Amino acid sequence: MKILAIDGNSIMNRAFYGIKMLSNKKGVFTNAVTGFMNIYFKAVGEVSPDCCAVAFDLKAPTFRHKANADYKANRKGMPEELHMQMPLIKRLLTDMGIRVLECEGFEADDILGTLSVLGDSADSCYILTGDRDSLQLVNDRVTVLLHTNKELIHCTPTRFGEMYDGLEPKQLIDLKGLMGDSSDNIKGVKGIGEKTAVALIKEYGSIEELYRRLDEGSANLSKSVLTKLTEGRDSAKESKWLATIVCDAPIDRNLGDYVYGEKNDSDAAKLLTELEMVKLLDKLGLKPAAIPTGESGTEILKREYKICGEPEDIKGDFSFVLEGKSLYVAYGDSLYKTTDEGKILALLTSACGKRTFDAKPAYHFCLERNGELKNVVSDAYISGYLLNASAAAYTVESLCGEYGCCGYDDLGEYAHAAAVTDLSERLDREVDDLGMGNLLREIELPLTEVLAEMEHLGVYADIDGIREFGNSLCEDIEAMEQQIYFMAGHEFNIASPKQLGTVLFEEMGLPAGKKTKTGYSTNAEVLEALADKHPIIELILSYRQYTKLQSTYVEGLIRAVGSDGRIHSVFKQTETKTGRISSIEPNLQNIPVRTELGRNMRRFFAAEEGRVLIDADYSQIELRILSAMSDDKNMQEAFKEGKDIHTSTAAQVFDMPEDMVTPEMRRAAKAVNFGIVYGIGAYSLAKDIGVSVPQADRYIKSYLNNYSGVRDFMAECTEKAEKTGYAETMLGRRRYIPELASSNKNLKAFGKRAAMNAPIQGTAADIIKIAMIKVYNRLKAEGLRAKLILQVHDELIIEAEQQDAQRAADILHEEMESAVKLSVPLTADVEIGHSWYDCHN
DNA sequence: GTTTTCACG
DNA sequence: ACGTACGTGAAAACT
Repeated sequence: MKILAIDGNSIMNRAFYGIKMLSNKKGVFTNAVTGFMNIYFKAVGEVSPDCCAVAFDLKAPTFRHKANADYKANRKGMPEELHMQMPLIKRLLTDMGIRVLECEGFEADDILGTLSVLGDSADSCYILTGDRDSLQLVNDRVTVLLHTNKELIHCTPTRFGEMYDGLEPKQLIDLKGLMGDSSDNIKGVKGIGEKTAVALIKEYGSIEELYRRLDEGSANLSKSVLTKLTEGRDSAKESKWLATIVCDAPIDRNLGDYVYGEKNDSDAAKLLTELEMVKLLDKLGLKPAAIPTGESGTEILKREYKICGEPEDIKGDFSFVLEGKSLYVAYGDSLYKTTDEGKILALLTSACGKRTFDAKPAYHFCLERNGELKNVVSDAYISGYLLNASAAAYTVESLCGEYGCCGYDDLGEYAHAAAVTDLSERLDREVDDLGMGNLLREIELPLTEVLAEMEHLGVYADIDGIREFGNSLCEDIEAMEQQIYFMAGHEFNIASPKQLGTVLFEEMGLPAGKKTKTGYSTNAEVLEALADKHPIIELILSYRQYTKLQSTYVEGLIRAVGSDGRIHSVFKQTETKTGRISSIEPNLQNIPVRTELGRNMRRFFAAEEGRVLIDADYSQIELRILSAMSDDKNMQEAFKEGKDIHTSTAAQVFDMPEDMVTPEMRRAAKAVNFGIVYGIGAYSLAKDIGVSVPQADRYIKSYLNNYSGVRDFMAECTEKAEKTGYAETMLGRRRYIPELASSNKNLKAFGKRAAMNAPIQGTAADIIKIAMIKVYNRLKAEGLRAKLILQVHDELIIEAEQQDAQRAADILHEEMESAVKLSVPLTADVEIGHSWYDCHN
C-alpha cells in the first residue's frame, strides 16, 4: 500500500506565493487552491498512491507550544487572502474523497510523522511538502516529495545524502538543535552556525554523543566552540526536542482508512462552479453545477438533441454559431450544419430571432455578401462580458462552467451551437436580474453591428505618404545614432534599457534616479530630469521618439494596410474592465497627436477622393459626468454657464476671480481635475505638476472643499463597492473589484481608485456607445453616403461623400450631444477636413 | 512569456 | 519604510 501524506499548510503556502492572485468575481481568492491542486495532481501522477491524507495545523495554540510561548511566532500572520482559502481547500478535498486530518495539540508535521510510521515494511509513504523540516522522516520506506520552485524533488535516503553532504535524515534534528532555525523560532546554540553544526554532527553523529564526549573530555573541540556548547547545553537539548517531529499523534492509525473515500461530485461541482475554477472542474471530469439564482434555484438542464444534417424548414427563433465557413444551428431539438454560403446568408438574413455566441463574424459574413444580419436577440459572448467584465477570456466552455450550463462535448462540432440556447437563457436572465437588460439590448447588442461595419469599411491610409515620412525619419535616426555613439565613446544598442543604463549611469557617471526591478530606469521622466547634465540625453529622447514613430506607426501601419488601401482594425467589445472598446491590429486609438512630429502621422489617415472626414469629440465628457453623477451643484454651474472648467476650478482652488487665473494655475487645476477622475494621490499630483507633496495635498483638500459633492460621491463610490463588491455606471454596467477585499494595503488602495474611476470612465463609454448607435441608425435611415469608421473613446469619425458631409456632420453633432440627458449640457465639437490631422485644429 | 517603454483617451 | 492616478495595445529587449 502506498500512502501520499500531504502537508496542507506548507503546500497551500507555496501555492499561494507561487501563483499570481486569482479570485472569482465576488472577491473570493482562489490562487492557493488552484496551485494546491496543480501540485497535488503532479505528485499523484508521479507516485500513483493507493491512499491519501492531507494534514493541517490547527489554529489554537497547542501544548507543545505552551512550553515555549514564542515558538512559531514567526509563522503567524497568514495573510487574509490565504487564510480565506483554507476552508475551501478542506471542503474540496473532502468532496474529492480525500481525508483531511487536523489534530488538536499537534502540527501538520506531527500528523505526517505519525502517518509515516503506519503499516509495515511492505507499505511505503510519500510526504508531499515544501518544508525541509520533514526531511528528518526520510528512510527506506518514507520518501519526501519536496516541492521547490523548480521541481518536485524525490528525497530518498540516497538523495538526502547528496543534498546534505552525507548526513543521515535523522541527524537533521541534531543539526537544528545546534544551529537553530529562525523561521521556527528554534534558538539552537548561540554562536554555532551551519558550518560548525554540520562539522560537529558529521564527527559525533548526534547531540547526545557530542555532549557525552564533551563531558568525557574526549571531544576534539576548539576553545570557543567548547565554551559555546557548554553554555548552550540546555538550549541544544530543548531545540532538538522542538525540532523533532512526533510520530504518535492521536489519529486514525489504520492505513486502510485512508484509501480514497466516496466522492461527493455534486458538492465539489457546486464549490468549483462558485469559485469559477473551470479548468479544475474539467480536470476532475465534473460538469458545472447550477448556481441557484434568486429564490428558485434552477437545475442543470441538458437537452436531447438530434443531429439532422443540412438545415431546412427553420421558421422560428434559433441558436447558431458561425465558425470559419460553417454555420451550426440549433433549432428546437434539432442540430444542423451547413457550409453552403447561400443557405448561411438566407438563415442569417431571415427575420427569425437569433441567439448566438459572438455575432460579429456573422455580421462580417453578411456585410461581405451585401446582406444584413437581422434580429440578433442574444449573444452569450456579450452577456458574459456584462456579467463579469474582468474575465480573462470568454469562451463557450468557460461560460458554461461559470454559469452552470452543462455543455455538449459529446456533440463534437455541434457542441457550441447546442450550448448557445442554454447559455443565452441563463446569462440573459442573470443580466436582467442584475438590471443590465437595457444595457444589453439597447446598447451592446446593437453596437456589435456598428463595430462590424466600422471594421468592414476600415479607414483609408496614404501608404506612400507614410513611406515617405518613414524615410525622412530613418535619415534623422541614423544621424542621431552616430552622434550618440560618438558621445558615448562606442556603439551599443540604444533601444536596450540595460545597455543604455550601463552607458549613462556607469560609463558616463550620470546620477541614476529611479530603479526598476531589473536595473536602472531609463524612461522619459528619468531622462528629462537629466537633460541639463549632458547633451546625449536630449538626443536619446529624440531617438526614442523617432524610433517609436518608425517602428510602431510607420512600419506597423504599413503592414496593416489591406489590399483595398484601407486599414481594418478590430474593435474589441469585451476587452476592457470599464466598458470601453479597444482597438487592435492595429490599434487606431493611440495614433500620435500630442507632439507636432507625431501628429503628422494623422495626415495619412484621410478620406478617399471626393470624400471628407468628419470628426467630433466630446468636450470634458468625464468631468461633466462627474458633475452629474455627484450632483455637485458648484461644478454643474460651471458647465451650465459654458465656462472653461479648468479656469473655473483654478479660480475656486486658488480662491480668486477667474480673470486673475494664470496659465500656470489653470494647468495645475487641469491636473487636479484629471487626477480626481483617476482617484487622486498627492504624490502623483505633485510629480505631475512639479510642486511639493504637501502643496499638492493642499490643492486636493481645497478642491474637495469647494466641490464637496464630488468628495461625497467618491466616498459613496468606494463604500458601495466595498459593500457590494462592484462599482457601477449610470446605466448599470458593473465592474467587480475583488481588490477591495484584499488586506494588502496597495491592492486595496488600487481597488478604491478603480471604484472611483470605473463609474465615470464607464458612463462615458456607455454614452458614446449610445451615440454611435444613434448616429449609425440615422445615417442609414436618411440614406446618407456617410459612415462611421472610427471611435477613440470620446471621439467619433465619419467618412462622408462631400455632398452629404454637412448633413452628416449635423447628425453626428446632434446625436452625440443628445445621446443621454444629463443635468449638465453634453457638448461635442465637430470638424470637417480631408485628413484626421486637418480635423484637429 | 515577461519587462520596459511609450503612444492614446 | 514603501509605493504612488484610471483605462488600453504594440514593439523590442530580455529571460
